[in-house]
Amino acid sequence: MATIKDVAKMAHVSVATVSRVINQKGYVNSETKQLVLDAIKELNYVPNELARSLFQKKSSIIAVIVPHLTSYYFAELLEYIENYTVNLDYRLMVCNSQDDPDKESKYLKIFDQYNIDGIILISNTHRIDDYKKLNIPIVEIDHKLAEDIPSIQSNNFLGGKLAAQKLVNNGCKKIIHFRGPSDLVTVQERTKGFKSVLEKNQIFNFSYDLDFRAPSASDIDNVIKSNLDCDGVFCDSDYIAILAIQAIKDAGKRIPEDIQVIGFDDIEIADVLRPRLTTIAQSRKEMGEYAVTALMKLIHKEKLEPFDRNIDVKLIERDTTI
Amino acid sequence: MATIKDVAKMAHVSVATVSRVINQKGYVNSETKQLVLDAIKELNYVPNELARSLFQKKSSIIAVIVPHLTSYYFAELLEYIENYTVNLDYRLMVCNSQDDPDKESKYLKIFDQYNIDGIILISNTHRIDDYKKLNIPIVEIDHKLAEDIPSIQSNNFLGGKLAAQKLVNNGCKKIIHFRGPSDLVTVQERTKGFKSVLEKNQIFNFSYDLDFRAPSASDIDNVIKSNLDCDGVFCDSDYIAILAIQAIKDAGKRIPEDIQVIGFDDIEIADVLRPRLTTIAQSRKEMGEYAVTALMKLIHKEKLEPFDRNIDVKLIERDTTI
DNA sequence: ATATTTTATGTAATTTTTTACATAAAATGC
DNA sequence: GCATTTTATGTAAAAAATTACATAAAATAT
Repeated sequence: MATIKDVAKMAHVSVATVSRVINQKGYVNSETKQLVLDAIKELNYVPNELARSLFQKKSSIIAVIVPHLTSYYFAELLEYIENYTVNLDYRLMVCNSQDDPDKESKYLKIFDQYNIDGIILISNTHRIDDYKKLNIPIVEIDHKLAEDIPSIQSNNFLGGKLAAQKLVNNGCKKIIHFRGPSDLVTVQERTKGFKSVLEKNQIFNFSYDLDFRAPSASDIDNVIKSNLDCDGVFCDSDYIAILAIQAIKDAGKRIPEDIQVIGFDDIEIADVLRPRLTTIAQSRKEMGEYAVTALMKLIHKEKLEPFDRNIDVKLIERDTTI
Repeated sequence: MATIKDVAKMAHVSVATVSRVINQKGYVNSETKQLVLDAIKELNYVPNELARSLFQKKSSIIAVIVPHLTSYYFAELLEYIENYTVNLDYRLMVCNSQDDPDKESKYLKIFDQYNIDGIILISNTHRIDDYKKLNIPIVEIDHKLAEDIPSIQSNNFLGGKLAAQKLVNNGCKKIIHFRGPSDLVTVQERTKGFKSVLEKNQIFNFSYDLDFRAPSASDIDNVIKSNLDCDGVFCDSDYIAILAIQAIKDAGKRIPEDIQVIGFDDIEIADVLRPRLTTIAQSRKEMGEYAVTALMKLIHKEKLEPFDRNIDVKLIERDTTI
């Protein structure tokens, strides 16, 4: 591995001159510059990022904390975040908290040690004080843990409204809402939007709470079986919707003729399985890109406008609604 | 951020003594040690990993190169790799190549710059010479690019055999193999195992090649429709199997009575969708853990036995076979 | 009682890069 | 023609840690 000293020696200049060439800073004669460039090429030199990071107290690494990697929603979010991050010449440290506060703490310690430049938080483990102590720029996705931390999330309120409106327009009279954990703001917002429409139209509805990570298929089955007179189902994730569809089929009801189903997320398989799932699409692309953009603004101490961002959702009509 | 100097000052000792305490190396009086420990606690000191890495020419970071993040197989593999890596007090840099050689090259450059300690390669972009130039320990999953790079993969030959054996035992006479890209060793091995059994039993069969990332649903549809007399289908991924099942249903055939289907991978949803999918399970846990174990042995220059590792697969019988 | 080993701690070099400061030649201004 | 500015380059300190080497007191051996 060649160092800046090797380059300097080969080009018969000082390390400062080499550094000036690399960083395009300060005065350097064009002939000298060429000599340096030649030496760099000859030696296949790349500056050591650790030394650079050490000196500048930054690392060009940003960390993302996710609860897990295997659900499509997070995976795709991560895919966009990674891609956008690398485009901006930063690298990504993926931190899988597994919803385990201890594992998350372990990572928190690491951030300081590596001069991590910024954090994208998609975690459920609420250790906001620990994060603030770090003094590293943070943005959040799908959560809002503190007033002074910018957050990005879908317009969940609108999502709930769109789903309700569709079911109401299609004549549903008894609607089940298979909901995610009610302590999540995203879920609360969806519920608010959903209920607002149903209440205005005085449509009977109730909600049943499920875990996003491992929704209980048998619970869903039981709820469907004991409410065979329902005609609309709104699910807080496509995965839950897939389970609901199966429960409905098992109960001998037709989709969408007897019962209509709307999911949330628009994961890849929603368009593949039959019946193709009507759902509220969240744009992971926009969420991921805006999260990175916002974080970069914080890192460079630029003004962030708007501070919190709501990403538009869309109703994608497919085969599970009429 | 406190540094080792701050700790030294507070404990009234030299930085060398603090370093000895931290690294538990050399002599240090127990009372002095306690003073240092107290100062560390008081100042909330954590050693800067960048300075450490710079001096020791290692980083405690390992890189994983994956073609993408959104397929369940890779996501779960990554989940286990991340978990095991962090357990061993290393961090993970996730490099998403997106099957793009340029993006992969960009990452290759980074590895040297950060003194990356090791690489786990799950990429399809074959730039083996570029990797070797790096002089960083490498292990591969699902590929075998060079004799001197250890590789981990499922026993794909056995997987193919198990699937074929099952279909033959169940009386299938005409079998379609929906295959992955035939340039992958994994696919080649599966095919070999599969064919070996069918040829011995003189069962008619043919294969149709598909892309793993985006298998064409219409192609699958066409193949099924023009071979309605087939009675067994073996798919090189569960995702392909899901598409095949739909094509079969659309064609008005029953599963498993008319046509039996076996997938490969055992992804989460295979056990959720109806009919529940019979499949060859690959243990991502074992693959991931062994990959990390093997890489650690390379890093610490310990002997690796066996050099290449085949992970056992299992036939999981569910509803798509009789 | 002296020599040797063990324990204990400190000083300074080292890792690679950036940059403040120093120095001096060349170019420009009046 | 001399003062000032611009261009060009080098020296050395700094970032935060580890460690070889030096030094000396305490413990043990003979």
